[in-house]
Amino acid sequence: MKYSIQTISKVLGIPPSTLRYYDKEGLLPFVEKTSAGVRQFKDADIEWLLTIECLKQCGMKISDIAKYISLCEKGNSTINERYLMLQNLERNINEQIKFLKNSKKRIDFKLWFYQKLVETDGNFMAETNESYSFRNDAVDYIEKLHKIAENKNKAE
Amino acid sequence: MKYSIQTISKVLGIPPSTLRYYDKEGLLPFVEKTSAGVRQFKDADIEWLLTIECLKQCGMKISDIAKYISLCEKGNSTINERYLMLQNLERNINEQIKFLKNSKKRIDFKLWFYQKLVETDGNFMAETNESYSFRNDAVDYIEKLHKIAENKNKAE
DNA sequence: TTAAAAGTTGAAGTATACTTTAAGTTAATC
DNA sequence: GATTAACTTAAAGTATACTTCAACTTTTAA
Repeated sequence: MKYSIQTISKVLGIPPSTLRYYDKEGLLPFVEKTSAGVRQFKDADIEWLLTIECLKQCGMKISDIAKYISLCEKGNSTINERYLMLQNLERNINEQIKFLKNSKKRIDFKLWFYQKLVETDGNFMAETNESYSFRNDAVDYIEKLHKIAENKNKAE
Repeated sequence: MKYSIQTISKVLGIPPSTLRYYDKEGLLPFVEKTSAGVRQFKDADIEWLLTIECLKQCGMKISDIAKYISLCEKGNSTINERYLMLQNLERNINEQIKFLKNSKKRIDFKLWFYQKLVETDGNFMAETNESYSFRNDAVDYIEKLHKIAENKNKAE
């Protein structure tokens, strides 16, 4: 089964221009072309395209995806290098998840605070030691700033 | 306590050029300036900067952060609009977390597969119905593609 | 077989988020 | 008081990931 760039575009929801761009950047070395230069996608290419979309959405740069794909093309001798790349990506994913979960709590705090403000007609004050407000984190930085200011005074 | 752009930059790890860029884009309307035009950061600004960094890292665009900050500046009458913005951001965060968690399992599958390949000296074949491999997802798309191909044949 | 539809490349254009540079002003230090 | 360090703005430049355009070729279909 062979598919045109249009068909692949519609089914996977990736614009033809993007597929051509990917090809130009070396992300699609597996896609075959007719002697006239027309791309002919095949069933097996779908798995590659899904992998590319996953890696991209996880934050991998196009140039790094190109590198990963080229390693795949080189065969089993590159498994170790590919393993390290994916391991590194996974660490990034873990960090992203951790950060997002924490941020979610902060946003939740703000949402809760806004709701309280509405309920009390603007007369609500959150406890300063409320976890996940930004104020507590700010305090740490402000301390650092005060120390810097102190040192400047000493120097004079 | 007043701090220079340098000091703030060092303590928060944001380059002065970025802080100036933020200011230009309307993210720092709260930062005061001397009559000569020199920015004078104060303790209270830290909380704002932390909020900005959080929103940015959660995927909010600079222009949207500017809009949010400007709503904050307008006072309590804009709480509803701010609430909706943060609620929307939270939905995005939830989607991101969901996607990343799923992707993590896929990457894990690939890592496991690479390990098996190394252990078996390249003679390992994963079960096709292994969850979180990309092959299973690909099958769904390939089915769609086959249906499209069928319809084309019918039309001839 | 011929016109329209779809494909191709290469180059330029767009969006986003900065960074760098240039030219000048202000603040701090000797 | 002068030199230097730090600050300012405006504009141009960079990186990334595409999209759009122009000019042309190939395929498809009447």
